[in-house]
Amino acid sequence: MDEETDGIPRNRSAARDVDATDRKILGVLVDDATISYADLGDRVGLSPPAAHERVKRLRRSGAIRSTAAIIDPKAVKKPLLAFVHIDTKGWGKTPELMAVSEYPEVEEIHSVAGDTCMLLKVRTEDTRALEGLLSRLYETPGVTSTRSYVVLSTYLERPVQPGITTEWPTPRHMAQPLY
Amino acid sequence: MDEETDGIPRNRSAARDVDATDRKILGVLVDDATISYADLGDRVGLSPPAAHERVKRLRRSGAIRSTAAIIDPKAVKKPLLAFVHIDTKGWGKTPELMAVSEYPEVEEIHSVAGDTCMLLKVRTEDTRALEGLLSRLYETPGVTSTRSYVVLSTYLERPVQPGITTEWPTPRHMAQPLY
DNA sequence: CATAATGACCGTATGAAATTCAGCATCAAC
DNA sequence: GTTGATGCTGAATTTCATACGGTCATTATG
Repeated sequence: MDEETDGIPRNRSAARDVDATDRKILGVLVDDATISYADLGDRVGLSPPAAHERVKRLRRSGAIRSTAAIIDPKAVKKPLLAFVHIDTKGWGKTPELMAVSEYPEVEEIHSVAGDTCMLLKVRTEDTRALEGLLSRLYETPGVTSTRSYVVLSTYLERPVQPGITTEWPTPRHMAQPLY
Repeated sequence: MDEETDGIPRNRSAARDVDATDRKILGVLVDDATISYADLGDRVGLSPPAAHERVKRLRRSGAIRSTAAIIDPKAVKKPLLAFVHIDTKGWGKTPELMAVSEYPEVEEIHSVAGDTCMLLKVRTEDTRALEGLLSRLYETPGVTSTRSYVVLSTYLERPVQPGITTEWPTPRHMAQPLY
């Protein structure tokens, strides 16, 4: 069925895996999603309706999560980028985590394997705003310490690329992939 | 003029700053850039051509960098996310940095203020591919050490939000913003 | 082997949306 | 008051998305 339980959208029904043409399409749309289906079809060797059909399927299957405008952080007065480690007492989707996700300055929240900490990516207007955010984070129940790494400059920032990952030999000390 | 020297696209001509209506538009387009100008106009209180004009301006000024399909990393076989610190001998856009940016697994490259290191965000298919990437990074000239933080799970991952950053009081020990 | 069913595609047609354009209101500078 | 710039509206036009019917290749089935 094409349903969802408990509010979490799951992998839709016939999520046939992404083939070479699909990857080409994704590659084009990651660069520019405003392209017409006619041009997209030209780029990947399909008629406009066929290209359209593919894209619809990629949307339905969830391979294309959304189509979004990519905003320049400077234009919206958030030029200061920092990564923040917050040490936490425990794991998981605790209430304090929800509080952290409420801050609009917080772009990403990851939990790190093998450590009781969360890694945040935050953007603020200036160091003062960052300082304020860090204070609030430090006062959050469950947060035992914070360390922040201010980014001096960013050399590369690109979306997930649909290209094929090259195969590389397994290091000798690893017999099996753990993941 | 609306020019660029030395290949770096600079802030275009009359990059008049983003007003409240523009921020509303950006907020809508970050969520869903497939919306029609008619609907967009409804949402922000403008006629379709006026909304269109605004969006064109935001594109020209660079506030909207691009419009992109957001891809599910799992769909393109890159479910493993990790942050990698590479310690480097020096700073800046050195040749080895260029080499690092060639790897398709590397999504972001940041230099960290106050440290001779780079912070990378990488996505791979599995731990084997990550291990291979780390080996290659370690063998890169200029890289003296690598530390990787594998992400166990991600709780939040959202684009730059055009909302207004709340003002917070300056901590008592800081008289002036440094940035 | 023959036949039916399925899936992916193409070409065409039509309705919807993007885009252009002329005209009007507002505001600042002179 | 006049002029020019800016940003909007509504109508007109053109482009594009999208639905539909038909074809072909592949695969399952009698």
